[in-house]
Amino acid sequence: MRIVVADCSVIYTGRGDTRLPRAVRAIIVKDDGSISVHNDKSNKPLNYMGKGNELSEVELEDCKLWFFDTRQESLRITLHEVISDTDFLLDRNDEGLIRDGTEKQLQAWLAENPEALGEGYTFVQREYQTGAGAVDLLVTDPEGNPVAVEVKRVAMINSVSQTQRYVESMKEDPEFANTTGIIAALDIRPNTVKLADKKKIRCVTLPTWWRDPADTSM
Amino acid sequence: MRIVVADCSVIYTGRGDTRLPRAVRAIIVKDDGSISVHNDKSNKPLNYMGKGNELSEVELEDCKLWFFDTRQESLRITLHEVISDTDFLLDRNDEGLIRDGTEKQLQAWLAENPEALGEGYTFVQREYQTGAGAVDLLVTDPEGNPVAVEVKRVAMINSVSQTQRYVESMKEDPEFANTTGIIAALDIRPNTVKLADKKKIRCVTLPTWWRDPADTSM
DNA sequence: TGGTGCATTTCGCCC
DNA sequence: GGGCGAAGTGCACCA
Repeated sequence: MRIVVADCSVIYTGRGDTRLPRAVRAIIVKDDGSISVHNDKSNKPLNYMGKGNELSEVELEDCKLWFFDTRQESLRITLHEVISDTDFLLDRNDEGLIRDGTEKQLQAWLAENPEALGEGYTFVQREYQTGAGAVDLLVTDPEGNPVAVEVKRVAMINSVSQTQRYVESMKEDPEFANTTGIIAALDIRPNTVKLADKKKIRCVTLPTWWRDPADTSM
Repeated sequence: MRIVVADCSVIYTGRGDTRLPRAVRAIIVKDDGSISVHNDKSNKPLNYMGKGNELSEVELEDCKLWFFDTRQESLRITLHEVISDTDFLLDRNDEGLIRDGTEKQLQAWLAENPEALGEGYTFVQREYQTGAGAVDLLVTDPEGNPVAVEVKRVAMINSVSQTQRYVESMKEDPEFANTTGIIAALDIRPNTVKLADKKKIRCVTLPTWWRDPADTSM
């Protein structure tokens, strides 16, 4: 990892267009070719470009130019003055984060504990494919009718349309004509409950839940 | 900006739970208290915490512990061995990015050029408030009927539900009973076009467009 | 302060 | 490689 502290200005063109006026910033160039320009605020870089970029350098009279170009994007850094330039050796094969408490795990737990949706609910399938994408969970209600369950950590207003989209797509199949929808989440926003109610989608707030640390099966 | 390169392991608990096994990584502590842990891949930090955190340090026999705790979250870094620890002085008042080609600008341009939606379209209002959130643009079609326009740089499948939500909400008002919807974007995904078609929402692919560099009005 | 939606979102999974 | 949805998303804007 190379860190260059420099008085620099930046122009990016690609998915959008941005400019950075001249200032002293830190430029981080990583082993995989990713590059990012940081100021002393926030974790997010000001400018950046993904891995696989080749650095071209042009030395001018009073400054240095760095070009990172791909077919689609272009990042140009003007280095007016380099204050420091350091290389750090990090572990090459750092596998990265081990996550826990993800939506996938919540989904798995709910598949094992469908009674959390109410008495008489029965698990049928995870990731059930509809014409409009995969429903997190397919279950049946006490009457045996199919129910599309959208699982979320936090459910917001757009979860309602999402669930509705799945239910509608399933209803097109005569066998699933009386499908209903449920939003199951650890946290459901009040406005979301209101809209879901209007759309006849049931909201189930799940109990704060945690996975058995011994269980590695995701 | 302080950069510590160290053999470290990390535990985070808060919005989710993550662990990082021991490895040599770079830890960046910024002026505003934000902290991030990086490996030598990707621009995204492995672990991080936002501004306003206080670092507590505990020195143990064979390692050092760093705690960053808020009411909701907790980040604990175990420093097994510190390889380097450097301070860099960056500009304090770096104002950050100047953006161009944003959705807001596209919206402003379309407000000025409603004929891009088709002959006879007339601009009415930007950010028109409906019961389900603000529509980017309210226009009228050649027949004088209201049209809710959702502006996107890239329109994907969820833009359809979003537009539909606005249209439905507007239709509740008798005065807007015959409202229709348009998705206007630089890039509309094929599946999105298909679903929009099914939902009677018109798709308009806008020409590649760029703002007048002299125009500073957002 | 909370709700809502954009983002150069990034990232991962599945087809 | 494209489509799609999650993310410890971050962030700005608005009520």
